[in-house]
Amino acid sequence: MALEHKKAADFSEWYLELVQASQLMDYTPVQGCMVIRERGYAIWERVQSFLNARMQKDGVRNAYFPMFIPESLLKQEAEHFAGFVPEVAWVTRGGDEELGEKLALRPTSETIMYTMFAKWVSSHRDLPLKINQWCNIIRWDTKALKPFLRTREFLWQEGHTAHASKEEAEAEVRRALDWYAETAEQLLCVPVIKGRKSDAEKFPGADMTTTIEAVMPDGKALQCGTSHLLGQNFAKIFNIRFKTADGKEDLVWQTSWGVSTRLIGALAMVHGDDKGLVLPPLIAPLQVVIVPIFKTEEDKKMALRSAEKLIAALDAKGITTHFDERDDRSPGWKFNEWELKGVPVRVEIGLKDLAKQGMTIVRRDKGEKEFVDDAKAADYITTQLELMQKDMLARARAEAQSRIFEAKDYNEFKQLVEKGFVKTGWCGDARCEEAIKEETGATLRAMPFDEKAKGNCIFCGKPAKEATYFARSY
RNA sequence: GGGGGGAUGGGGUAGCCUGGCAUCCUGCCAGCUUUGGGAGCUGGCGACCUGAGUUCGAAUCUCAGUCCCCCCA
Repeated sequence: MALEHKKAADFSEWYLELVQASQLMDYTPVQGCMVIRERGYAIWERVQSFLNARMQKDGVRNAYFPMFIPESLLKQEAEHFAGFVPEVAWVTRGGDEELGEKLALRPTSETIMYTMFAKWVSSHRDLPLKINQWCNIIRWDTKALKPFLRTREFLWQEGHTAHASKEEAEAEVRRALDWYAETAEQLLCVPVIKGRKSDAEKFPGADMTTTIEAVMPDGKALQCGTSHLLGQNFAKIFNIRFKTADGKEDLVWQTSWGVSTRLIGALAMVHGDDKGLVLPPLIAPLQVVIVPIFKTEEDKKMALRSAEKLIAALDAKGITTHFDERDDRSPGWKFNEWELKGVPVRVEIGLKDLAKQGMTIVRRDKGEKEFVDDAKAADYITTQLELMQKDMLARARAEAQSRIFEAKDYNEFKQLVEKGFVKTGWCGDARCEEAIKEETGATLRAMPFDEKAKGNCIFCGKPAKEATYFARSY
């Protein structure tokens, strides 16, 4: 059975119903905060393993810093502070006592971490220093709250590195962004555009911000991860110095980068359909569900015997399975439930299948039933899981591409940007960018790497200096 | 930042204008029965967002608050 709301007709309502009905999240009595339920959290844990593996290989180590940041620390970098202060939540009391100094609930951890970096770095031998933390973040947004996409508290990882040279730091920025693009595309099957942010959109306190941006089904942009070159801005203020090999003193070059539980929202939006979630096999906490169809206990036992061989074979390949033997639910009920939850492959084993020494196998993304012999089932499923992962990315890529437009002139731009991304030239003047935002609500999402500017600025008509994507965003 | 809509058992709803036993669907529990696309019968459980006010009496009217959703900037 389908969800009440249709994806094509009522996207926003559909999304809200989807994430609740599929049990990714639930609301709480706390404004702007939600529960990430077991099904949603398991997805987050898969993201964590995927990224941890890549970070560890690069020498990044996990640590944990306090969530309270004294006001004086947060204030040290003026641009950074100004950028975050409108959405900082403060602790002003402890028990009965007013605090002498307010404590921010971390909106990001640069200042607290770099205070410590200054203490830990003194020689070129201490570099590079690469630390990551998985934690919660508080940003007191008042509008446009939406599960996973924007909540006052969310989970993320923030990587922070310090290097001896600018080149090294730049390489780290790009490396982290590549991990994020891999996470989005290879793990979640969500295609992204990689590029730089404009000065207006960059991280407060950074020299440069890089981003991955995804096209949502309603044409809006979703920023799925960012990686910043901080230059020596924070090093100057927090006094992070080191002795070089030839005895001189220098400031470190820094980077910071993060992805959040927002990725789960992107996943749900991009792949969900009118029946519920569709999870790519690599991210699905449960990959194969087996539904026995039985009239008697004997039938069920026979189905189970047939399933056991399959389960063992899939288990050996690291594929997760569940045998749904509940007898208070009809098969049809179970089909609907597992479809809602997005399990990639469903196997049906009933008397008809047993009679033919086989089973019926259905991919969640296709919905077509295939009869497969017992002997071939495990291999068939393994192959289909791999195919499904590829198909889902390809399909999502084609769909995203269909929402990326090019505009001949500003009039056309204004119309197209209602429907999706618009790829266009920009003169580089912040005033044009600001005017476009004022008039259309669209922001400069990214200046893609490896693409040369061509033509003229869509707004002022002067020669374009940058190739850009504009879009309305979440 | 501005505008609009809403909150009634676990979920979805009717009732509100015109104050008087809270409706229906679903769910949950027990039993029987049933299982190839959300099965049936019987019995049971379970709710008016919070606080103040008006009133003999408030889900309904008034005020304040909390939370949710949508649209515009």
